[in-house]
Amino acid sequence: MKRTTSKRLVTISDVAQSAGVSKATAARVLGSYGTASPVVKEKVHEAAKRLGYQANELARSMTTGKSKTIGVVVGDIENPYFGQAVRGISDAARAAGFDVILSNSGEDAAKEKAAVRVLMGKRVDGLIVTPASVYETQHLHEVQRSGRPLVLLDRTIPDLAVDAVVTDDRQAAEAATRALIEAGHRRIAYISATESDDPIYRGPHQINLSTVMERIKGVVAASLSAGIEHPERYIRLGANRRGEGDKIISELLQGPDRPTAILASDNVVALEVFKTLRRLGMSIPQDLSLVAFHDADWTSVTSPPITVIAQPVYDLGFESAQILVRRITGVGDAPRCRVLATTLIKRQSIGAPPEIQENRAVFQNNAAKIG
Amino acid sequence: MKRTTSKRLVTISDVAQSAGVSKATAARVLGSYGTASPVVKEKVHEAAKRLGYQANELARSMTTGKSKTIGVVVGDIENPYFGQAVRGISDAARAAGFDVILSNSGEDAAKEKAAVRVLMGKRVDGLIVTPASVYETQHLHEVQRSGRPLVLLDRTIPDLAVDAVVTDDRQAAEAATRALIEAGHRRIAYISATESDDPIYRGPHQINLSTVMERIKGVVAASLSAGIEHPERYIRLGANRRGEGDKIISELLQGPDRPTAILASDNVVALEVFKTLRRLGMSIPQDLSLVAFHDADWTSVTSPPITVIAQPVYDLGFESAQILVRRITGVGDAPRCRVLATTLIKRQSIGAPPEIQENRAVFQNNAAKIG
DNA sequence: AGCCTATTTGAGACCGGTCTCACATGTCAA
DNA sequence: TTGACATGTGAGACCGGTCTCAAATAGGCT
Repeated sequence: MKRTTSKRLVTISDVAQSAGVSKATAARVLGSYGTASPVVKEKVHEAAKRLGYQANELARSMTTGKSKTIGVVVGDIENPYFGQAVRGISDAARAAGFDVILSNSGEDAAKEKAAVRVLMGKRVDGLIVTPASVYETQHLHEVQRSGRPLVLLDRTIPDLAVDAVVTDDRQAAEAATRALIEAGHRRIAYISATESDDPIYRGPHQINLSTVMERIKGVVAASLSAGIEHPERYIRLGANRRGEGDKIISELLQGPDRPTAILASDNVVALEVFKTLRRLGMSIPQDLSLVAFHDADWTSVTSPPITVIAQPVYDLGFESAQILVRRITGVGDAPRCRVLATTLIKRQSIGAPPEIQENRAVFQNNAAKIG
Repeated sequence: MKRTTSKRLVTISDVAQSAGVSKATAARVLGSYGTASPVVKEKVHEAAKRLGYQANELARSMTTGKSKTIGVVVGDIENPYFGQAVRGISDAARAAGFDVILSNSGEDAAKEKAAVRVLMGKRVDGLIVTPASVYETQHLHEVQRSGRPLVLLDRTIPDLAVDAVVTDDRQAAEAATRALIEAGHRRIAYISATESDDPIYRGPHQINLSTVMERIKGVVAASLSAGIEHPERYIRLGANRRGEGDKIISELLQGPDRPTAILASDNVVALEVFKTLRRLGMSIPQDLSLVAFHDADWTSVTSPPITVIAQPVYDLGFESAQILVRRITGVGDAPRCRVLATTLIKRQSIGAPPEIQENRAVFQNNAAKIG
């Protein structure tokens, strides 16, 4: 009764014996390759069913060298952004007959490296990775050198010639910034959740992620072309850790020359902005305008609903998996970087900056006096 | 240049040869089992490094029969609820040296069955499953019979004697209902996202999920003990499909004897309630009170913030993985069902029902007249 | 030195599939 | 009848590790 003899699983040989054929023949029938007469097929299938045979995919993969599995390393599964991407990946993979092994890097390059190692060890047919850093990329170069297909998701790595699927972050940031400028803002902050020791932005060397860099470029470009000087001074990093976000945001908003608008790098940051504002007794859009990356569904039910940059994140995953599958099946053209378009969804979190509202009030006041 | 000779990977034999030792010895060193002299170890490691050896985990798993991998099948990765659970699972698994293979069932029993099949084929050491149905469970029984450890996550299956980790849904539903009753509500709806052809609840046979059943029991029990008759009439199912939720909610709210409070089965449903209410021009908590399952972080920034039932979903995942690992390493005590506690977080979405507000107004009015 | 034991090492079986190749059988045309 | 060729089947090598077992070597002790 205790530990029932750890039942050895049924193998091809067992089935073959029971069906009265050779191991090779049974394997041909069950693996559906080679030829076999209808009679034999029938016998083998019958025996397999009777014995409850289930193929050992490990053994199969070992001989064929193919595992019909793709490995995925993602920054943070808990983040709905990646959740959606993973869903896209897994749908596309399933449709092509592939399974997915998922790993979490926690946006930590060392963990990512370990995860890639493990997945390569498991002989996945290909990899999809959201690289945690543009600097620590030896492991990815190794993957590339080994010849195993690799697709980068959401982020690129400049000197690594592999396929990538990303969104047009730069253009998105530019569009959002322009929208704020058109509403009259001149002091626009970009708050990013990206890892950083120093919350103040001092230059590109601090930035680990291509997306963040692109967005910063977008914000700066749009600002400069509107004649705004030193737009970088309102850029803040490292709003990821709990508590840190609140601190960064409140210091920014209570400092001299405070920004009148914030562009949040994701909806977790946007949430922090909301909470901090509530704590400071400020409101959107009267005291501050807000635009956030990622159209999480809840952003439409806040008061006011948030203007967001919608990213096709399911498609991001879906396409990357499709590309990977194509590579695995042997398409050999040069690696490309596919850029998916984002859309700015205007809701009600952008207003005129406070000083303009005041001017307007003064103007109306004056008009009233005169009138 | 075309297809570079698909580089055969470095094997133990290659390393052995290069180090001038036997395959067995190299394997001992690289697999860190058995014994080897320091000199030999050094030589082998050096050769392995020089050749860039990386173990083939497939081959390793095949001989050992252990894959150091656990398979996970969840209802919907895209749902933040499962995202958090998966994070918990993957943290606990990693800590114990296990990898995770993830599959998505889309809450479809057939897909779940296929996923379990695939994972068993890959010889995972154990499985964590959120079963999509209490009825279609043959595949899970098979897993159990095969002797491979299985842990059910979030939901139980009555006649399947395996470990499970769930939350106290019944008690949670009871507490939420009681809170609504205390606020004066007598017509309380429970709206569930669970799959169903018929949105009207007609009996337990319609229910596929233990969680849903428990919650219904909770709502009904709390209602009955407060002397509310026929509480089941406000139960609605199948609010999962897009569009369907809105239809169900608006019909419910525009029908005769409309409920004055809603208990939403998850935050997707809660979101639907919010949207529908906005469309109907109703507001929370004046026209309707709302309590939702799952403390998604955005529920605290809506206006008003939503009263929720907080579920320890990360822990749910973490514990289930821990239990699974313990089973894999061979602990043989009887399977248990662990129930994790939930907490009702009171925010501002519960108010008095409209009729009481009116009475109060009338009373105050009268009082004013008299006074 | 001589014996005994402990440690290190290598040869080869094994895991459960696939795949190559040789052989048996069947079909058909000359 | 015989040869050419297609088709079905089995024996056994192979994938890349682990693991058993026996042989070789080293070390300790009388």
